[in-house]
Amino acid sequence: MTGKKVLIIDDESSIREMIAIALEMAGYEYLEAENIQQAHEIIVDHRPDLILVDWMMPGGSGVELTRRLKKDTTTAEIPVIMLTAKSEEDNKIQGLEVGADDYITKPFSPRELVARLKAVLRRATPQGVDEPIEIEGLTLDPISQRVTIGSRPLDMGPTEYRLLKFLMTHQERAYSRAQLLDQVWGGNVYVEERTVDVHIRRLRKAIGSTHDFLIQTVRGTGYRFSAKRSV
Amino acid sequence: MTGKKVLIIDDESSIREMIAIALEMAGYEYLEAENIQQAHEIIVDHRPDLILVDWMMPGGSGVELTRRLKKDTTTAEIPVIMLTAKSEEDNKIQGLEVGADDYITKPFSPRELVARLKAVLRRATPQGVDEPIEIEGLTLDPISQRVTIGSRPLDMGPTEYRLLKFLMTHQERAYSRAQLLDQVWGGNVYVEERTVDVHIRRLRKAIGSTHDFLIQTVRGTGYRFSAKRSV
DNA sequence: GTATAATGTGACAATTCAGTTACATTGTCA
DNA sequence: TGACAATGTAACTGAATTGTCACATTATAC
Repeated sequence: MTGKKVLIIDDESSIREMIAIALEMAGYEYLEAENIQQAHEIIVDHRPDLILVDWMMPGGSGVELTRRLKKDTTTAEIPVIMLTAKSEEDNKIQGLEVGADDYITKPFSPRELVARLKAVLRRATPQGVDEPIEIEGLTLDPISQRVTIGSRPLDMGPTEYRLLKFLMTHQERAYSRAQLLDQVWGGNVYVEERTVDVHIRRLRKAIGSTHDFLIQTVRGTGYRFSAKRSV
Repeated sequence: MTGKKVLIIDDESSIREMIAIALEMAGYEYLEAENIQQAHEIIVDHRPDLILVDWMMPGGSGVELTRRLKKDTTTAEIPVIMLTAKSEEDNKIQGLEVGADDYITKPFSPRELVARLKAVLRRATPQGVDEPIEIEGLTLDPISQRVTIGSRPLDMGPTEYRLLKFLMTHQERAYSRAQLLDQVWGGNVYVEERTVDVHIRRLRKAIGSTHDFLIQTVRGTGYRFSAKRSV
């Protein structure tokens, strides 16, 4: 699951259907609109992460919609992919001119659709350029996605990395297991609270005895990252 | 026929026409774009060997275009010549600062154009002016487009070369498969993410077991080039 | 000190992810 | 045109990761 919501705007339900299936298989959520009015409502209500809109639509063309979206600062950032039955260059250019981010000519394969969609989303969300965090010689570098002590890289799994990153960016603060599950595992996963303990254990192991004092148990509550040694 | 493709970017069709004739007589192929959007498309689709771009363009200046091209490793090597109506020194400097390879002031003779163009292509053909990159005995030389360990040249395909070049110029940085596709394959291609894995594999094979530790897997994310061995 | 609750720890099975190979397709060069 | 290299993809294999449990250990209240 990517958690990305895609709005499909097309008056032909068969096409929406086809696209919906492709999206579902690729792990995207989707919303459907069969006309421009409906589309506007959905955009306001659900704020999709990407919009697929047909070139030809009753009650206003996809071009018009795109133009309006791109003018409005609250929606300008939502990437738009245009669909068209014709492969006319003119349309393409016009579409791109009003700010569409990509353009697909029908007929297209589900695969192509998903690929383009991925490419557009990729471009749309440039990931932040975080600074490394260094505490007591323990360095976590989000750029290289690596944790080092001195120059020695530590070996740990992705979950331990995320857990450590969260704790280090919120040091001197105690978190319950539930909070950690929320923040590190993500909202709606069902995982036992004790699982956190196990990952804390793995994390401490990965960090080693010289620095594992940084990850402290807060009895009755959860855990805390702190540079202050307990007495 | 030189087989070189030149992209002309100008909003005035009369100027494009004039340049096109000059290029044709000199035995170059040419492509035309009348705005920035179109230019981007063509660059991605056709990968011209040289770009002629007008300083003043509707929908984004030629400077912006150049800056963007030069930032992107997949297009950075394409030489750019700027055209301008004015002979202001300021423009020239700004143009060259963002990475333009040459600069022609209008009005210019077809002959002058072709002469400059030849000069730039001559300089540029041994791709870019980059310095060789050497890490842990592994050397990538952009001039000869060759990778060596010590004095032994390694055998690898173009994609592996580009991949390695990208990773080496951005060492100590983890990239997702999606990002690598973007950077190495170029934005609009639609290719499976797992394809990256296969090319990584070919790259590691080409590099050999003595140095393949440099190309590291970042589980759950992608890959990283790093001189730091993980324990 | 003892009972009890909370946390630490190692082992496991399932699952996910990356490595690897084989193959089909495309592009290139002679 | 035919040979060959390069590329992308699917399928299989193997390894790392993950969540959970059972049991050990530690802390706390009385």
